[in-house]
Amino acid sequence: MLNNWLVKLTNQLVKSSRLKAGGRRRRGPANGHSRERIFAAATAEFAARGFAGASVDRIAATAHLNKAMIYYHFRSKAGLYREILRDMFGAVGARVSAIASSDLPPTDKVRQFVQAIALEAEARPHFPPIWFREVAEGGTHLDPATLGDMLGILRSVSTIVGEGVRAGRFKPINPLLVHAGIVAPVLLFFATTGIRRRIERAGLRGAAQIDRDEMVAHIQRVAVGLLEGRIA
Amino acid sequence: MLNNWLVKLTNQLVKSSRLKAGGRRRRGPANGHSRERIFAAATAEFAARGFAGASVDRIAATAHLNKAMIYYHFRSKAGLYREILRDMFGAVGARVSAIASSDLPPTDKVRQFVQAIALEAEARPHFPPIWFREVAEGGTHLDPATLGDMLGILRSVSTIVGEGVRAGRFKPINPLLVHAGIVAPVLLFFATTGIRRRIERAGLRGAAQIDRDEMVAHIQRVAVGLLEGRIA
DNA sequence: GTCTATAAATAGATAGAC
DNA sequence: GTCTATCTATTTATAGAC
Repeated sequence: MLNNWLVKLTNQLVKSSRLKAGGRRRRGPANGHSRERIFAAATAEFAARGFAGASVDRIAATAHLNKAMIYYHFRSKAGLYREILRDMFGAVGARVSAIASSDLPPTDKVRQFVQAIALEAEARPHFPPIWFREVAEGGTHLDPATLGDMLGILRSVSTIVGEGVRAGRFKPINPLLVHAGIVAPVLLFFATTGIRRRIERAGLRGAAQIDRDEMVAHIQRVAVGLLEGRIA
Repeated sequence: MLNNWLVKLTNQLVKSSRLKAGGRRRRGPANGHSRERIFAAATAEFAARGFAGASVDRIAATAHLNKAMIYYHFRSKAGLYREILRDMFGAVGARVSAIASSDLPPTDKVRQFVQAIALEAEARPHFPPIWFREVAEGGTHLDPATLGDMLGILRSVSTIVGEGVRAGRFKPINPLLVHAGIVAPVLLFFATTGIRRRIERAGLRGAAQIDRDEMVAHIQRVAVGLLEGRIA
């Protein structure tokens, strides 16, 4: 199967706080990990194939149980996906919010924000693909709660920028432009790791060898330079 | 139906050169526009729902003919999608290549490149969503030919940057970072027009009111500033 | 070139036993 | 909590008449 690496990677992480709090409380004994196994398998499946392309049968097979269990734990395919989205945006939002409300100087907050997006993308390999798919979808699947989480991220950027402006260190730039200039390229970097190797082999030297830290430093430099007005 | 605007918009454009040259030559008379109608309908459908989510039945209905015609003109759903991809990346690649091989100074070429991506996104509303979906997919659908078209775009950026460096006007920055810093935010802008309105209503002022030209000017400034080394 | 009819596989979802 | 079996709708794709 294609994208099998995603399955493996995802299976050994994602223990977000919301995982257990999200659904109904577990009562019985049994193995007890079935919900988590479904969640992990579904995350990989949705990332690799998208909501429409994902198959409940395949998720069940990957999770090593039957699909009736999926409908038992989550109410529908859409419900399952919704929980994954919330978990994802919730985690990113929390991390970013912590940075915004810290007492670092604005410039450091910007650098930390860039780093946070990169860290989150590495910790959750499904984050970049799912993010790109949701953008393409135009927010179709986004229930109000998830939209709220997304909004939180934007609000954090807005807070950081506003703070820098009031402190006289930043130029007043629309936070959405700042956000776009950071998040889109960073996630693109992680989402294209695979293709970049093909591109490299196809003849464009230097495509595959971009270093992760180099890339983060680059975006940090651009974002800070932009906000501090060192760009005409 | 959701995303109906896409159908309408797409129906009245896309007369790319490759449209007729791509498949077998038309022989018979008849209405004769069936192939184009399928192409337009499919483009909108794939943009709105992705490859897996797209339905051949729906494409046929939108194109006002039966689905046997789709298999007659294109050999399969995948074949149809492949042609759309080639048409899209081919058009963007051509426009960008023309800029790279013009005799403008490097700085102007960069500005023109940014403008070109924006123009292409406006002329083809399906370009941003499909681009985002392909990124998420990790290039799964990309046959060698289409990959070649994509590579052409990167090569153009590489050419422009290299030229500027040799002329002593640009700092040597990895072309992929330049490409990512331009294409990703610009396409994000166009892909999120709808959500931005929701975000605005949800309380983040200034989200929906970003002007198109303002945004292009912003990205141009950042890209040029970066390449000319006016960022520490 | 265009159609109808249909094959054949797979989809999401549920019933009901244990 | 976990399973098997199954219902129903929808999917891509083809056969064959005109």
